[in-house]
Amino acid sequence: MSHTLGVRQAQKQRTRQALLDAALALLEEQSLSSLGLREVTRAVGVAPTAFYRHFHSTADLGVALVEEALGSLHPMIRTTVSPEQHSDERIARAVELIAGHVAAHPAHVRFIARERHGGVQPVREAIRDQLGRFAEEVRDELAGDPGAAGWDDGDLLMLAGLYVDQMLSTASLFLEALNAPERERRRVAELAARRLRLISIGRGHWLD
Amino acid sequence: MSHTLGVRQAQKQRTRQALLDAALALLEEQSLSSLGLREVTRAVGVAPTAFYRHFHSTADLGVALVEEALGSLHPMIRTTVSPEQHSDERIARAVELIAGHVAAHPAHVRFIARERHGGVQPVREAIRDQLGRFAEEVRDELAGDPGAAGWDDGDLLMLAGLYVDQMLSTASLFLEALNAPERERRRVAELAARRLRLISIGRGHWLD
DNA sequence: TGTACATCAGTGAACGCGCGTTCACTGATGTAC
DNA sequence: TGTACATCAGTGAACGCGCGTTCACTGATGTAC
Repeated sequence: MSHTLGVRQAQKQRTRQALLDAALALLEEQSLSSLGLREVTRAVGVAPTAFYRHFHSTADLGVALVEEALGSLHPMIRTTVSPEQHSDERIARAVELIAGHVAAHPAHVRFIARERHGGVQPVREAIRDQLGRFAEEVRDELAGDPGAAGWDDGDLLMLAGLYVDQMLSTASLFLEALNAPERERRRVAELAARRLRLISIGRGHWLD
Repeated sequence: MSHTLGVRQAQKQRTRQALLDAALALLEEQSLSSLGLREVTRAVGVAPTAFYRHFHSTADLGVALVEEALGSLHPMIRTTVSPEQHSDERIARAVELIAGHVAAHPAHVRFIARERHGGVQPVREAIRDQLGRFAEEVRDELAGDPGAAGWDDGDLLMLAGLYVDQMLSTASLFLEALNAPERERRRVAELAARRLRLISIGRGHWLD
């Protein structure tokens, strides 16, 4: 009862995960479109042919990585968007949340930033779909805010998209500053906070 | 007097440009990190070894493409940022300018969007440097605006960066819609205009 | 202007190497009775 | 519980292919006199 998977299935999943992990590590220094199947299996320590038991191609593996990477972002997204009116503490907390996520999952963040406009179509589409879903979630969150009275759906989705873009842009800046001195990371946090503040202000006067 | 270049130099430049053009075309469907030197020379119709007369590597070629691509963006950037107060016509004109640039230079826009976070470090750095210079130019433009009285330099640079990001984000959306029905491109233009409007509003009330 | 030599963009053969994919296989795990 | 058979994740050899880089070369262009 405690495990529904047999030994065989469990081992298969472990190998699959090892392939995903190895690929993600290799993708820190190259793009998916140049990632070789043999590179990945070599890093894991299995025969090249074992790859085909799990993925049709590296593009297919990339799509799986999108699910993994953006699944880990899911819990973060709702918190970033303030459920109440603009407030500097809320913005600071959202920025810290992004910084923390980047520090915890740098390879995932790099992968999404890199492949969002990368050379592998199915992966670009998977990312676009997921980010679109994020934007819809943010829009729904925003719609519940009393400040959103009088906003039409297009306005809400525009603002939601702006927040999602801002989140990614900020994450990417934190990523670049990951191995830089603390001062640099504070500079990024300050910049991101100012941007969110400006957006909040625009939001507050949208219907003036 | 009319030509300072000899026949030999002129021919060399023509080959160099042919390599850049061929590479740019090939990069529509892959990333720079997977672009092969032989692919490029084959497309041009020269021997693989001819490549070395012009570039050390495909990364080196990529850096040259950054100069070319962002050089063509230069004239656009100052116009995007309104020298006067927010006005819907100005925003509409800026969005049209972006749309026109994407239609005129789609491969350059794709290249920048793709390689900005791509797998080739020197190219990422070249793009970051150029975009940083753009942001400084925009800041200088903004600083001349009477509405910028009371803004500190950090605020101005934050806003400038927001505009540059917005410009790239909008260009990327237009690129995706390039072969879609006109209706889709109008939707993108409408979205971009709303975003710029929100930023303008935030800008107008920044010091409230 | 004509001649003799220097330069150098582009050539083409050759190299060793790693790639993706195929195939028949092995042996541990799973299942039926 | 024990046995006989089925499944299937991972193997390892083999393949043809395109890659980046080297090297000595060619022949048109440039230069000195």
